[in-house]
Amino acid sequence: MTEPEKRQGRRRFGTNSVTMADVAQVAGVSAQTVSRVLRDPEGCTPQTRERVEAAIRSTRYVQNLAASHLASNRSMTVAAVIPQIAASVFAETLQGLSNVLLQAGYQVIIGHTDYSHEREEAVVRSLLGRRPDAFFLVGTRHTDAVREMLARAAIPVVESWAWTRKPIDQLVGFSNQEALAAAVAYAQRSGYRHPTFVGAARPGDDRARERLDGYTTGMARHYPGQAPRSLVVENLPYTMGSGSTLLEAARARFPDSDLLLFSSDLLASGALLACQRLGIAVPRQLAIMGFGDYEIARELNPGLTTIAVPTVRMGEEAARMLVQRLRSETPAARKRDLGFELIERGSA
Amino acid sequence: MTEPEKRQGRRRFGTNSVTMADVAQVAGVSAQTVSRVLRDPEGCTPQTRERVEAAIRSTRYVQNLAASHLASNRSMTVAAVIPQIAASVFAETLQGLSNVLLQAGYQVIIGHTDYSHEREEAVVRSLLGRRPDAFFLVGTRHTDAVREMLARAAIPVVESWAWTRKPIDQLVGFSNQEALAAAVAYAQRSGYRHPTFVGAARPGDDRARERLDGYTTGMARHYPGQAPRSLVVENLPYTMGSGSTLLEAARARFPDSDLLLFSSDLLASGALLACQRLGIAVPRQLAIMGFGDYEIARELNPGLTTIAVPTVRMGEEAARMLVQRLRSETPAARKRDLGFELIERGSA
DNA sequence: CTGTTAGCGCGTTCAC
DNA sequence: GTGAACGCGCTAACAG
Repeated sequence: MTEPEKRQGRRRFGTNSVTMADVAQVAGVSAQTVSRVLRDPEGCTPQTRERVEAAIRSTRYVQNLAASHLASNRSMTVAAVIPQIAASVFAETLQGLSNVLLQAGYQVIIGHTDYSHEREEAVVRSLLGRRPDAFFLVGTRHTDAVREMLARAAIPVVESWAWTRKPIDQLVGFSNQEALAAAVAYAQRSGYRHPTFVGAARPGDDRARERLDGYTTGMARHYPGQAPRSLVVENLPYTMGSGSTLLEAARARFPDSDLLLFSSDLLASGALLACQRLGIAVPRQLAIMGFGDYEIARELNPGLTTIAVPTVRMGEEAARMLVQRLRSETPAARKRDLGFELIERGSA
Repeated sequence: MTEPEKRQGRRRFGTNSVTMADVAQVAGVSAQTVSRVLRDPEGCTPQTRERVEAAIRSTRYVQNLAASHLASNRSMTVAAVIPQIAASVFAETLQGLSNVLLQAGYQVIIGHTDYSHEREEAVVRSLLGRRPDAFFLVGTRHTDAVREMLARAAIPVVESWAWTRKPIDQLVGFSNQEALAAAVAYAQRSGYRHPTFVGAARPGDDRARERLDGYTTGMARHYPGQAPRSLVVENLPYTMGSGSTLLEAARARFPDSDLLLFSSDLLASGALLACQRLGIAVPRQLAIMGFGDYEIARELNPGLTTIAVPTVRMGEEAARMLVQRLRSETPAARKRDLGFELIERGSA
């Protein structure tokens, strides 16, 4: 309403939007006081606070966070790097992360890598432009460039969805290797003779590769003398349709297999439904195990035996660790193993 | 390496990170020239450009986008408001949106509402703090406060996932009503006698409600004289498990129904798998239709008859419309109906 | 508890 | 084609 005095000198554009100075003028205080009301309401008298708050409402002021960021050197954002937005498990982790961070006043900015280390590099660089106060990453394997950029940024970093002895900074996850070794142990206990690992693996999907490792070491331990059988196809999309494709390929290649261990529930579900179509009795003729405990695992007939991983909790725990660090409290722990759980259902 | 000259006067913190001035010093040019190389590489001599680019690499400079935003009054971000991050259909829309926007140099910042209009208001306000250059919204129904905030922001807005005669600004979507009316028409053509609408509806999920509307008008048109039968449960989560719950409730309430129209494939899939368990033959004893054409629809046995909606394309088209506007080109159209398609499979 | 002052890192404007 | 000066909107530091 009130036209602000035109400044002399070099003419600039200015924003059309209401500034803190506008609010201050309406409230009859200085801009600094408005700022204080916004960031520490207890630090001023109730009357001042109310006057300012009324002015904020009447002017419909919305604080410009870019200016705040520049002046305070805190962006109040956390960058999250995940393989794919549309992959439900990572979306769940994000939801956990975001829920906790929002409560602490942080916004999450997301970058996705499409399972490529090169793209991860580009994504991290791009996100650094926003000067996030912390980073959240899926995976523990990164290019040297990524490690160096994050080290130079000198901000808290949490890696997740895997396990390593030497994280960049902090870690919350579980061991993909041990998870598959546990699956092989279960296979042995249940009397299966020839468990086979079947998976798709995008080039940068280290977690899938770690699962294969776990299968291999599990076989050495629980099936001594038997060569591991694995079928891993690169560049197959992570869809149920791929599961059906992989089922046929695995049956052709390892006809004597009595149990297929899939690297993901999505593939396992596709395979199980394909078995229904092909008239293959599960688990009598062929047993199937998945990984991830997606919701569908519990709805299929028979239910899918699988390994549950703490998708949401990883996000939540990561967020808590970050908030703690950002408040410069003493971190509870540098690494947090949330484990996995083998869920026994009908399919194996 | 080179310690910057300590400035006199009021001591500030400064960032530890490399600034444009540092790069300029290394390259032996002014900061201004560095800025120009970054945003208009053609606008200076190749030698200058190379010197600057070398300096950027050697210093590992990453531009501070908050400062850029403040100086240029363009944040190069687009805000996207969706009901849930972990809902696969919206994640797909986001992926489409993000892919196209990234190419144009824009980053997407995401807010989620949990299907609540109140939360949408808070989310929009919060996102406005980042001064996005444009907004993307799922849905066409919003509170007055949301409409007002967006109007005052005076930036391009695209709404999606629905249809309305009077969008806030631009619109890319389809009619949920017509989609369900088409489903009822299909039911009638296929000889079903008592199609029943079954759904879950979170309080702020207007799309689900519009589908119910479409069912009701479809019934009036194609089943004159028959009262519509619908079972809509509020506050049931959108999961396959809810589908199984709803199946039982619907059978108890409308025992003579021969076709259940679910408001989402997730529910329909859960119901179809529950039928397998209960020994109900689909479609002979009970037919089932879904909505959304999720991947599972094509893998189930029988395949799920459903209505496909352009999840990814809505995001892509929205992004194209926004980019066009942001480049202040003449918009191709204010509204874009991407339609829907009934996919006939075995379940109905 | 509140006001004043200076400057965060960059892009725009203008001069050369 | 390149440089100098100024200010975007906000907050830290300091004074009272």
